Amino acid sequence: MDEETFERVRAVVASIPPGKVLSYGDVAARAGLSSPRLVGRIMSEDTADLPWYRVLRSNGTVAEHLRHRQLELLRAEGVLARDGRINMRDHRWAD
DNA sequence: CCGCTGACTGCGG
DNA sequence: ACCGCAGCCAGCG
Repeated sequence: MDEETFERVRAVVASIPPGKVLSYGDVAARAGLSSPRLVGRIMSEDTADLPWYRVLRSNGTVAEHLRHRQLELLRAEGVLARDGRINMRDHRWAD
């Protein structure tokens, strides 16, 4: 995977406003990628300087190993989870 | 080349 | 609502 793709994904994530979220698929689409998995892979490499916690699964849940931290950071921005699940209809970022 | 793995997704039962 | 499954695609052994 090339450096350009990497940077495009990072740019999309960096642009998500506070209090809003995107799914991995959303990020992939906005970055011109076909696979959401690729987004997850890129995020796992380096999340420094990124609001990584604003990216979650399309069904409103988050990856198990990040769950606690991610929900806490989102809560701080007013994105509340009910039973460990975010309501995408309310918080998904649409321009 | 093959098979397995994962910060994923949508569909069908 | 809860599985399972196929499709996804780059990396690794």
